Amino acid sequence: MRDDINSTAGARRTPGRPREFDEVDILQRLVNLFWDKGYEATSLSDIVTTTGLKKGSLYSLFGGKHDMYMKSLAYYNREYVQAACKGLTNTASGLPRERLDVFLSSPIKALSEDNDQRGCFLCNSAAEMAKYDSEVRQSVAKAHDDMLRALETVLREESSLLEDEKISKRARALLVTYTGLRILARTRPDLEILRDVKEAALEF
Amino acid sequence: MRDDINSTAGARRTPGRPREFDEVDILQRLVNLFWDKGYEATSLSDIVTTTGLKKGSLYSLFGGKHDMYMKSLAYYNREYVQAACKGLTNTASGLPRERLDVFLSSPIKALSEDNDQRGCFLCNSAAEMAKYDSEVRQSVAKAHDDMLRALETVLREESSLLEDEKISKRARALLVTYTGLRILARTRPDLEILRDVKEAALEF
DNA sequence: TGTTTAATTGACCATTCAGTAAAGAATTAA
DNA sequence: TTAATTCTTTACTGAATGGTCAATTAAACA
Repeated sequence: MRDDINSTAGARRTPGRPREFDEVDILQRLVNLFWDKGYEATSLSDIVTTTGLKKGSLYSLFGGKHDMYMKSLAYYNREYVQAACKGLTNTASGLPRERLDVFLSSPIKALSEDNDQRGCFLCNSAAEMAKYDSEVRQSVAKAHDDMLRALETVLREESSLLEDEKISKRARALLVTYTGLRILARTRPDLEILRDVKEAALEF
Repeated sequence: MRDDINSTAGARRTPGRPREFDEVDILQRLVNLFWDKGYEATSLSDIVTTTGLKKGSLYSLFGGKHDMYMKSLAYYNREYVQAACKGLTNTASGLPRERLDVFLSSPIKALSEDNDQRGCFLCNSAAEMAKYDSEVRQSVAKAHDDMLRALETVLREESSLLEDEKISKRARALLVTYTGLRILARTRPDLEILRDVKEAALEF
């Protein structure tokens, strides 16, 4: 298992046969697979097919199926979840209320614009894996905390007089609503329902 | 030890060797298994172990693993979901607001009183199976519709002047919140968070 | 009694599962 | 050229998977 990518620009390459693939590209394919089908329903041969790598390469790269999953989840949290948090807290991208709207609209947007019915990898992982997999549970908890902090930041910005307790309560309600929306999007891609819920949630 | 359902005195028995188990009991064990671990993570040998039946009996009773799952889900919807709907619409069991409170408290109650971290079988099934299993999708949709109708009934009772559109919107928001609560209970059994969300949702 | 119907059982099946080991190929460095 | 390094490929493993089947057992019925 190598922990290094053929490193920083310009410098000499590592000895040995060079990789014929891009590690990040492989990781993205892995994310998309697990995101779509979950852990148990994804087989090694699915992985071999969609990555184009053979088992040997995969195992030397990642370790095992569970490691592949954990690294996919970490990638998702690093890229997607952090982007959502940035979108919430970035004061340059609109009024607080508008940013909350964008956040809660992302499940709807994914469905309507990208025809993406996978929901949220984090939410799916929470539902499928967290109960019996402490590594997953930890990863999910960390992402949830990041999201809660981002939500609290916007909410405090929106109504600066509100007590911390109220802020925290509303943030938690929004996180749960978001999760519910994502699960429902995966189950029943009914835009009307999702829009109704989003609007109701913004009234909190 | 063995409770033969055909053994009531005077009643006609079917010919052939009598069953040594109670079919409902087996179904309940199946529900509990799938509820806890989901479809993919539950193996036939898990099922053999927790039901006490051998494969042959199981297959002649249910058909196959997928049939076992579908019948478990149907049982859950018939028993648990309908009970929740009844609890919502039964005017004898409290004020509308109180009944909504009971409904949204059920995820919290399961966790705090029964130490039950399985969430909701319906929600778990929605998350794991609905996307690629049309039978499951249909079953989940039917249960969701029942729940929405029950929620609309209470909400209309609570505020009889409200337009239908608002009622429907609030019902949908409550269903999504309920789903989110159940997923979170499975992921992160934090009573404080769940209580916050419940209270926020009742303010809708 | 024997026949019929049905439940139980255990042996068996092919397939798939995640994972491994080793040979072969491609590159760098000496 | 040679050695060292590392990626790729193939063949393989043992275990577990979901599923089948026929023999056996136990009751009802005539």
